[in-house]
Order: sequence, then structure tokens, then C-alpha cells
Amino acid sequence: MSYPVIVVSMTAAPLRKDAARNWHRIVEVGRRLVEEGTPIQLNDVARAAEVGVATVYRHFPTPEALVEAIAVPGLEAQVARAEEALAGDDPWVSLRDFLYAAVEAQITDPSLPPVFASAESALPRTAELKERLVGMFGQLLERAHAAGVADPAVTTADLVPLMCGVMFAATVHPAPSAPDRVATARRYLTVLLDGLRTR
Amino acid sequence: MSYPVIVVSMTAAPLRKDAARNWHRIVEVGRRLVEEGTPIQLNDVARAAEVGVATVYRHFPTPEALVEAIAVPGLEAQVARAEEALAGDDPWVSLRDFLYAAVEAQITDPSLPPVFASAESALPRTAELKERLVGMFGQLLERAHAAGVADPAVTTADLVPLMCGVMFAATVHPAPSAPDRVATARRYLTVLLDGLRTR
DNA sequence: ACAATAACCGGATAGCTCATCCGCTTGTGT
DNA sequence: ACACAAGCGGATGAGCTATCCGGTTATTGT
Repeated sequence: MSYPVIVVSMTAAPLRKDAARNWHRIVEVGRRLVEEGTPIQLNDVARAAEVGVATVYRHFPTPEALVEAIAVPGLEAQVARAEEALAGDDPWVSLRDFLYAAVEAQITDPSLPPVFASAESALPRTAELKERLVGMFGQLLERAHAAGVADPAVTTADLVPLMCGVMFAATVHPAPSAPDRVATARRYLTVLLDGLRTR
Repeated sequence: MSYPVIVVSMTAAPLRKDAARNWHRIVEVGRRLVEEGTPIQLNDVARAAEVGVATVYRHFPTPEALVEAIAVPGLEAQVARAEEALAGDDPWVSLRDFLYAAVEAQITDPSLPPVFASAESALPRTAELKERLVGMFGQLLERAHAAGVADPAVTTADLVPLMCGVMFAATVHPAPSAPDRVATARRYLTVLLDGLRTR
């Protein structure tokens, strides 16, 4: 998993040099742990990052907050994809392809699912990205509704839960290899899309 | 939530009188906790059941084991329903109605979802019930396949994960009231069934 | 009825994880 | 160079888990 580095203009916090260094170390370690599927324990993160425990807790009050920070590049990538999708002209194809890409991203990057599954965010940056993303989800679905190709009984508010459901279904009894998990998730999404499409 | 009492002929263990009494007390407390959504802590259960900690751990080595014991009546009820469904003559209607009932049961009885979500069982009784149930799921789906009304791309092995996905989708951002949650779950199952059905 | 004995009880306790507090250090602006 | 704010880190206590073992209770055979 690697994303293009995007420099964000920090509106609020001009972090001190050592603080920034530690922040990066912590996120680095966190990313490694998330990737290998280890459940995140903040004290362990501190040790692995060669940083005091309090430093970790200062930056990230809970493991979820750390996961959110780790998820930010992935969320940004999704936003970019959603923008591309909205630029497409076939509402159904745009929606479908975006959702396939989303599912694949969520399997590949294990920091994403928990962020979508939890209702509120610990980090403002994540909250903002999620909100934008959900908005774009909504537009994509609205377009499909307007074109009469998507079941109007399924609303914008349903889309995120349904996608979480697909992810969950594909990982409850997890397939051994990552490619298998992607394939399974795609299959389940196909079923969902079939159910979503009007005929 | 209440089920008819079904006396099971214990093949292996004729429990001593006091042991049986404690077992019931523990399960009773456990059921109450599960119903009110409190995460199960075995030491708390012991205190609430007015029983030693070791007694609880002896009967149920892990919280999951206790949950499984609590889920048994619910599982038995599902088996009964599945048998009824298999007695029906329209493959699609049987499958559909059974799945609706299953979803409703799983929302109503919070001990059920974790049992289906975890791959292996701590209690032999639960393992047996789950196995039977999955087998009947399979038959129901097979019949639908044979009648050409269900997408052959979705196999028996997919059915449980997909149902778990529906459950998850309906509870990620949980609706306040239980009836609302049931309604949501039914809606999501409708989408799944639409995607499952061949046209 | 009464041992003998096997099954069972229960709580004290050791090991472990979590998260906070506070004395000290480091970076930053003047 | 100095002052001071910002940040550091680990010792520490609170809370939870699960085991061990001395004592108790039911059961079985006579």
C-alpha cells in the first residue's frame, strides 16, 4: 500500500520539529501494524516507535484516532476517484466502477474499513474527508436515481452501511490470500449491484 | 426474547445438582447482559450470579462460550424454521421467507450474530446446531438453484457470510429503536434477494 | 443411615494492559 | 543568550483476566 504524498495546509497546528518527527514515527509504526493485521496497542506502538507512551497518547488519544490518521491518504485517494467518477457521463457505470474500486481499496488498505464503520471521527481531518466522500456517494447515487437505473428504495444513507456489509461479508470467514479476498468482495458487490439496479 | 424449553438428552455429562444450578444462574445472568447489550465480562457475571469466578470459568472458558450457550435456544428455533421451510414446495418462497425470518431473529436475539460470525465453536452443541443449520441453508439454496431461480454464482458457502453482511449493514450505525433495526435489516435483505434472484 | 470419594466451589492473587501525571528537556521567538 | 512555552518520557496506579488450591458438597455403595 502506498499513496502519493499530499501536503496539507495545516489550518490549526504548526507542530514543533521534534513533535512532527515523533508524529511521523508513530504513524509509520502504526501503518506497519495495521498492514500486518496486528491489533493496535498504544503502548506497543510507543516502544516500537522509540517514543514515550505519553507522546503517543498526546497525539492519538485512542487506537481509533491513530487508525484514522493512517487512513487519511487512502481516503484522499478515494475522494480523487469519486471526483473522476462524477466526471463520467453514464450514471450507472460511474456508480458501479466507483464502488468496485472502493471495495478493492478497502480490502487492500485495512485502515479504511474501521473508519467507515464507526459513525464519528476522532480527527477533524478524517471527519472532513468522510463527509465529502459521503456527499459524493450521494451524488453518484442521486444521478443513478434520476436516470432511473437505481432502486429508489435505497437511499444515500444506506450506501455506506451496505458497503460496510459487503466488506464484512467478504472478511467474516477470511480467505487465506489477499487476492482471494478481493475476488470474494467483488462477487458480493456484484450481488449488491444486481439488487440495487432497477429493471 | 423467550423460547420453548427443549430438554436435551445429555450424551456426555450428568451434571451434579449444585453445578446445574450454578450453570443456570450463570446463563441467566449472561442472557440478561446480552439482551441489554453489555459486553460480557466473566468476573462480573460471577458476581451477579452470586457464584465464584472459577465456577464461571469452569463452565465457560471464554465469554464466547457463554454467548454460545445463550444462543442455543435461538439456534434450535432456527433449525425448526428451516425444517418448515424445506417442507414448503416453492423453492424461492421457501428460501426468501426463511431468510427474512432469520434476519428478524438475529436482530431480536443479539446472541445469534456473534455465533454465526465466528468460524469455530467453543461448545460442541453449538457446533452441531450450526452445522445442521448450514446444511439446511445449503439445501434451501440448492433447491432454488435447481429450479433456476437463484444465481448459480452464489454458492452455499456464500450464504452465511452474505447474511452476516446484511446483519452488519443493519447495525453499523444502529437505528435507535429495535423495530427500526428490523425494518432496515429487512430492506437490506430485500436488496440481497433481488441480487440473488435470476431473471 | 453413614462413610468414602469424587466432583465441585470460591476467592485470593499474580500477570497483564491501559492511560495519566508530573518533573525534566528541547525547541522557538526576542 | 535568555525566557518560556511546548513537548517529552517513564514511573505508576487503576482495572481486568484467569489460575490455583484448600475447603465444601453431592453422590455412590454398603
